[in-house]
Amino acid sequence: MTGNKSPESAAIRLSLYLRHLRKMKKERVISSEELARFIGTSGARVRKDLCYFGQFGTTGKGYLVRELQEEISKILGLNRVWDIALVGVGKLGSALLGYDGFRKSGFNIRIGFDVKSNIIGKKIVGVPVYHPYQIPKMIRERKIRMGIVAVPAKAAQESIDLFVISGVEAILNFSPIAVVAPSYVKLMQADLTNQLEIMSYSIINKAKKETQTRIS
Amino acid sequence: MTGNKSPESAAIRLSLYLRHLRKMKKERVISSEELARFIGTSGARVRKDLCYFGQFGTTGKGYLVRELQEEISKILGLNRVWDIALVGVGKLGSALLGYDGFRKSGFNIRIGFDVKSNIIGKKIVGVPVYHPYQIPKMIRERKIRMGIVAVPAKAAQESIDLFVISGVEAILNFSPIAVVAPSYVKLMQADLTNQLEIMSYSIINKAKKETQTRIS
DNA sequence: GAGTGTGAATGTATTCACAGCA
DNA sequence: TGCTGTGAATACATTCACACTC
Repeated sequence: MTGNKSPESAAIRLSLYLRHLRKMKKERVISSEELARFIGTSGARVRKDLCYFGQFGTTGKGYLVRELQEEISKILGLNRVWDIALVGVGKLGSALLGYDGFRKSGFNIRIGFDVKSNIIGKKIVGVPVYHPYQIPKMIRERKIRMGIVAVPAKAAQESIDLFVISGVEAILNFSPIAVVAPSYVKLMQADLTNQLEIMSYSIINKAKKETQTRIS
Repeated sequence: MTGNKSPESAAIRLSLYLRHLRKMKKERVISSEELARFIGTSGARVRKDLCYFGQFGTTGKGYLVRELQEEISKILGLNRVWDIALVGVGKLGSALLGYDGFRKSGFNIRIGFDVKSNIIGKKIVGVPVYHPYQIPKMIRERKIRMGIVAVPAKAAQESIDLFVISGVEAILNFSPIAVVAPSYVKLMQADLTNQLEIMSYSIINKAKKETQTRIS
């Protein structure tokens, strides 16, 4: 049976598997253990992840590289191009616009929004910039389903609300603030300061654990 | 008893609690329910998170704002300044160097490394750039404990290895590739392409779920 | 009475272990 | 024999519910 409900954490790893498969040129087949080694996980986990979505392997042999690549692309929805809207064309926003990796993976930032009048109406890295009040109109017109928020903290919730009413279905938020969205919108946090804070915590905590171990 | 082992997921939320406490100017006391509302979680979870680390509240009243702020800062190790090293001073790296939010939260990128000869020896946004072969020497000299990796995929593992042998204890990796580090080094992924891929997956998947529901 | 601190119950993800097929 | 697919067992995280304190 394939009907086990798939944890989203599996999706995170699927895209890592996919990247490795894409790099494989010669081999026609790969085992779960082998694939696991490149991602830093276990064969069991690879098999489990894949088995949530179907039966792609050949017992006793492994997985056909090209076939598996195709299947994972389908599962993740990567056999197409995604258009994306960006609010906040500052330093970080511009860097994202110029990042080739997105385009290579089929993610195209097509339109930018910012309140700074000196860039409105211009193109930044080839992408036209509009005032945020145009968000609903432009996004509906272009049927854009993904948004990126790279504005200062105090404008973040507002930007997200605009995306939501425009029908955006998934949002990546870089602003260092807790924001909310309706449950039918996928909201992902890319809060870099938060990441550094967790790093700080784990350094501190590791030191504490070691001390405790030494004492006891 | 305070001795419940604390999940790391609690640490992620602690930093969100802290941000809200910092913004509070007038109130001297706050209840778990109230704090929860701003983060988009439940009072029970706030209390649980805090109770992993100690007893900070007053039964029947709530938590003293300033005291709780101080305690969380201590737990996360944010009552100090962290020096950080950055490998890869390209578009994204430069944007990170120029990002004020880090400095405001006590994270200081002090030194950059890149292979591009036209920026080696110069300062980018006030931060000196060196060749990566200098990583071990410079990092040990300056006792830097955190690193950020913003290089192209094929140079990522190499950069991480250099950080590891230099004694860096926590690394934030932006490269879109699966990398590994010894278990005593905290490795965090800020793989933006991966985030977009997960967004793609959840849009596709949501559509599927809806169809299924409609049918059944 | 209002609100914390925390066991117990539930839900979710990971790991184990092995039957069964090529 | 080698490797997949997958139940069962374990570990981990969240939510519930309430005794207890100020």
